[in-house]
Amino acid sequence: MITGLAHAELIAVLAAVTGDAPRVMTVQGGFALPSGPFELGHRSLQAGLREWVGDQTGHPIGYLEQLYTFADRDRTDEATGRTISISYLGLVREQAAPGAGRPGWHGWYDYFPWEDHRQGRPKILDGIAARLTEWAGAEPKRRDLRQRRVDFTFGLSGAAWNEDLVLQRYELMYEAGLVAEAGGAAHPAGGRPMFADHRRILATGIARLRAKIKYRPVVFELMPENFTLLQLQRSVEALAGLTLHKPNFRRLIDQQELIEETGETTSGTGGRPAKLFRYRHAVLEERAMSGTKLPLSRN
Amino acid sequence: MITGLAHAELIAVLAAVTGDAPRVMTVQGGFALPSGPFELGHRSLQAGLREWVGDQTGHPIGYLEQLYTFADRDRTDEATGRTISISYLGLVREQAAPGAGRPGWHGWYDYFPWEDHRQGRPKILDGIAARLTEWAGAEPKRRDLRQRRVDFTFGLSGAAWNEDLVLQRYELMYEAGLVAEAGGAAHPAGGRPMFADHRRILATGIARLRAKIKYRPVVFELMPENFTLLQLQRSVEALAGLTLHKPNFRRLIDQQELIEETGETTSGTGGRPAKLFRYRHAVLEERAMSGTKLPLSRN
DNA sequence: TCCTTTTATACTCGTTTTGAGTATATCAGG
DNA sequence: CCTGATATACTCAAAACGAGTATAAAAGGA
Repeated sequence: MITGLAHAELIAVLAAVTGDAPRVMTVQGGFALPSGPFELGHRSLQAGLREWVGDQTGHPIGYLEQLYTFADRDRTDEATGRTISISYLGLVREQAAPGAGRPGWHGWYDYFPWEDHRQGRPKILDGIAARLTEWAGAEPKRRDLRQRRVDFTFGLSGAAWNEDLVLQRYELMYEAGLVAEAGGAAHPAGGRPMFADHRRILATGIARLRAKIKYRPVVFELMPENFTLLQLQRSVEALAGLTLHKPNFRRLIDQQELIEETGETTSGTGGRPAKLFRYRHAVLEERAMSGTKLPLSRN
Repeated sequence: MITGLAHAELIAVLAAVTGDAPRVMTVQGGFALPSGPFELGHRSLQAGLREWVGDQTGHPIGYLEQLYTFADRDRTDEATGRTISISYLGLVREQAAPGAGRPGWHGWYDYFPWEDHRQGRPKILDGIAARLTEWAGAEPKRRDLRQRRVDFTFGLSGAAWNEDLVLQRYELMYEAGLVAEAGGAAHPAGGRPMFADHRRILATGIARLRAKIKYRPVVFELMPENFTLLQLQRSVEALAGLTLHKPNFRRLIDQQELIEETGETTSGTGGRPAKLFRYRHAVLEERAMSGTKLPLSRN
């Protein structure tokens, strides 16, 4: 008896930042994430993905990490059998875009307009909150539990907005029938839909990246070789969907000693010329920088 | 042409804590992690795993999270084709052990003796450090880079020991030929070996768990219903392989308001009776507790 | 030329959070 | 009624963090 036979498919969330717009690579005019079968010739999953993304888009991927593997029953196809989808998050420096395949880059926030809080709380959230509260109340028995979940996830009733909960928010909206992808969603509440569960995978990628920039120096994978501190801050803000306190951001950056001055300045942006910096790759290849959060005892 | 056809296999790292010993469930007398094919009948990967672990061991799994998916070429079998292995981390409350299948629980530190720093730095590390330095020097060109990596990963030359780098340490030892699983490892430096890459998967699980206990209340999945603060501390210490500062540990715990007194006390351990506590599940189902580490600006 | 706007960069200050240590309470058992 | 063992409660200084202010250096128009 042969059990466990299945098709393997790779799906990529490739992220980049242009100015202050975070972007994701798409195919089919923004309707799907790039994906393809896992070929037998590939050395490993990671290598397989690197290869075909390189071929298809001409973009070399700097950082690549596995996101999640799905094999839900609704991914089963009559003809080809069960499909296992392995998703990856890749970070790309955008300037390296050759004219070739002209992959379609789209702004994150086209798909998740409620996630961008840089201009303050998006108005779209009012409608969403109302619909979710309605949904919570629809089942009297679970009402309180649901409402607490809504409040926490969307930062309502005094709770603070938590930018990391991208996936939880999307899933909650899915459950409540507020996204077009959900079968019975009568009145989708906003955000451009995608093929199958691709928007869910994108949400997973964004959530992972938002969490990661806080304890790992991954932003630099998205920056050009030389950059100003403000550019760096704008990139982080773009990813997090939040505005940061400038003096404190700079203090944070230089106490980590991750960057160094190039010695040059740029007069590009109108005001006083800004110093250019570069990331100190070589020196701290491994450096986790994450400290412990446990109350250690010396010993 | 059919591409991407493969076998799917599930591998589980099931962790538990007995007193102050962290343990993992094994088969074949401690030589392998439990694993099995992903059957077509399963609703999803998660459900599939839950089902057969429940059947095979009688242990209900509290918390379950995906670890990593592998499909390296060396996992290919002539007869059955390529194998994709999807690994999971599961947390189990140990007391729920029925006599049935009698699964084999083994201490983590049998496999990774260098990871337990509760009694101070293990002596075995001296030998390992010497062998790694030797390995670093073996290639003059890359020597400095390698030595820096060794120092950082193992906390040498003034660097602090970082308990999260379990996987990095194992991989470094693998590269240097210090573990029995590596093909040409002439003189393994310690730690019980496992089948194929199972010890590597275990290292991945331990690393994930050590990182997670710092920002998510997962320890409670390993604790009995009622417990004392010292028991809780001992469990965290067992997982982290470190000793903690008692007063500060308690302060940390109660400022998070994750537990509440049961009202009872235990006089089990010889000294003054300790209050019993329980985890406040219901109340804070979702609560991420992770704050932001970005320097926000109010807005 | 000089004033305004814009951006860069440098400090200050009070609050909170950490790391580390000390003191007191309450039991079991000889 | 001591002694040993554990539980629990405070204290205190250093570091990190959130928020705000001040000064420097350019561009551009009145």
